[in-house]
Amino acid sequence: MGITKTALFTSEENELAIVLKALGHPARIAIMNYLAKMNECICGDLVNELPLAQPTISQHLKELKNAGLIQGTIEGTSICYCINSDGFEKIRFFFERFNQHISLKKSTCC
Amino acid sequence: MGITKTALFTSEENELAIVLKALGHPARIAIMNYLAKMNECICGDLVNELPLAQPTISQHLKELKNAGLIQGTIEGTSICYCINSDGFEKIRFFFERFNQHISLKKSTCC
DNA sequence: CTTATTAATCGTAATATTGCAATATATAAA
DNA sequence: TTTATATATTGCAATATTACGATTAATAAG
Repeated sequence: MGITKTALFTSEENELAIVLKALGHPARIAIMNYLAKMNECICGDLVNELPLAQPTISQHLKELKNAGLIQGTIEGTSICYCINSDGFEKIRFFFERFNQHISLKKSTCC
Repeated sequence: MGITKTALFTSEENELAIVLKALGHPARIAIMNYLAKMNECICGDLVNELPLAQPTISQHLKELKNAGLIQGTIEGTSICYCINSDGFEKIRFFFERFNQHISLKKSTCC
């Protein structure tokens, strides 16, 4: 039905899914990589950098912001975006949970 | 248009997005958490554990498998699933890229 | 061979996402 | 005030995702 049964899962599962879903698009990965490299940027920089129209990039920025992965500060007519650690904090423990499985490299599997 | 312009991004960005998108759903987070706890399971275990129908869970397992996050081995009439490290390897470097930004805690932002 | 058991696939309805043109908003400069 | 600059919002078309009933496939047990 296209609708995710959010109410049937824990808030931890849902919050985690929101952050990871926000990262689940190549344009948003590209934005995060660009921010990691440049430290900060404005929407216009990304419009020049990525092969997408301005409204599309603005929309992706909004999703990343809602997920707590970036933050924006108004600077004159432009908005300065940079990385927000909040989103990464949410997914940290999740990935740490798999470290032992990753290091074992399939040896525990049936 | 609902269609992601995959051709316009790098293969690294696209592959990363596929794995993270696969994790961007509470049911699939729940499946991964269950696997991390139990080490291995069959589809039927998840049908008992999660509030979703068998075809839905089978579909989620397929997506996780395609993303390289789990693997399945046939065992009689059932299929034993466990964690696949391949998917996690793909996203490891991406998150390491943000470690310094996370530790700085917003101090680098405009 | 027949019957369970287990899981995948098919078909379909409901909803979400993606992308952009057009427009709106907000600030800065002239 | 007018104009330019920068970004957000709206509306919409195309496509993707989610969920599940019905069915199929494949192995095991009797």
